[in-house]
Amino acid sequence: MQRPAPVLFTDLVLEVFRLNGALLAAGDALTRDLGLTSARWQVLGAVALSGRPLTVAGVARAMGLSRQAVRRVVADLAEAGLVGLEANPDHRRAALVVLSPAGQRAYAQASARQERWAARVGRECRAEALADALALLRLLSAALDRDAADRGEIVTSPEENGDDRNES
Amino acid sequence: MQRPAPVLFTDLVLEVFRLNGALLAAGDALTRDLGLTSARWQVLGAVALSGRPLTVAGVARAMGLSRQAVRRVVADLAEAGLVGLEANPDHRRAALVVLSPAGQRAYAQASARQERWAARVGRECRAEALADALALLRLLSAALDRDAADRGEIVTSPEENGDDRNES
DNA sequence: ACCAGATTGACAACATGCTGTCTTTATGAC
DNA sequence: GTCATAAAGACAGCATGTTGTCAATCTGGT
Repeated sequence: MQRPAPVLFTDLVLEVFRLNGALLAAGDALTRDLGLTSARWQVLGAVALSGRPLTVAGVARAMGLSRQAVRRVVADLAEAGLVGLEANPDHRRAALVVLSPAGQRAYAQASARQERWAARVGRECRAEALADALALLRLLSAALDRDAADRGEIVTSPEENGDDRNES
Repeated sequence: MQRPAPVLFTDLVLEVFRLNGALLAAGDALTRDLGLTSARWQVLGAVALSGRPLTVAGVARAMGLSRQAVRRVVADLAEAGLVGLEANPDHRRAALVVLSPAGQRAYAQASARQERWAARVGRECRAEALADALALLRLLSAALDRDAADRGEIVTSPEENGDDRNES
């Protein structure tokens, strides 16, 4: 019954694609009436959990997304009044993103719902199995990054390399 | 070191998002010079592995994507000459998607590369760990679908599509 | 034969990711 | 002080997913 590793690997890849779509849909449904979406919620989370004010580029680095993708989401959040943009003493153009009171409320509500949702959906998984799967996915992520770096020039180097998001 | 299940679950979700992005980028890089992208390659694969001609809607069901998303990719593939659209005796409007010779060549090349890539990237994973992780992700997918169905009522067709789980 | 409902394809609008390019700004070498 | 370089934001364009809507087509019950 055990299929060969390459086939399992391919199946895993396809399952990641499917799960990604399903998770985005679930996140959207969970936060729709708060004026959020999965993407906005994630940006809100990055800002809320950062511990210090971040620039757009900083949020992008924290999330592993491109500067530009985050830029648009932040602009949308600012327009919706969920985040504010404060002057940055270190850089005149690079404003600092901070949660507005409405943003804090929305994020707190989303977090509370997410906690119940996680408990509900993850109920049937043993914590050990979750941890194992997480470790494997991280292993794959690391292997992918290494492989991309091997053939595609310099890519993501852990930190000191500021905005690395591929310059190929 | 074992963290509580809800936290692990959340971390797993975020890792799925990251891995999804990295996998798409890897697939794009792997097939760029063949005139393919991850999305086109996947559609080509669904057609190639189906065993019988499929309509656009059939491909969408097989892949778990919306009819419309597949529709545009198929249109692009047809314009690039990688697939052909044949008359469907059972439905005048719903053409059957088939690989053109060029499409077969491109898919064969992509498959060969993907096999080497999977062997390279998946080398450090034990087959058993892969299988366990795959099983867990499928469990989560199923739980998600159930949860969505519970609150959103109707979702996608229950089963019917017996051959959905890619027989790759 | 006929009509109601489901399926399908087409088109449009939108969300979210990416890259490319330009300008502004900060920093560091000289 | 000056200038090259890097980092950041803005804007444009594209790829790919979604949903909504409508018309054409098939199917099944009467």
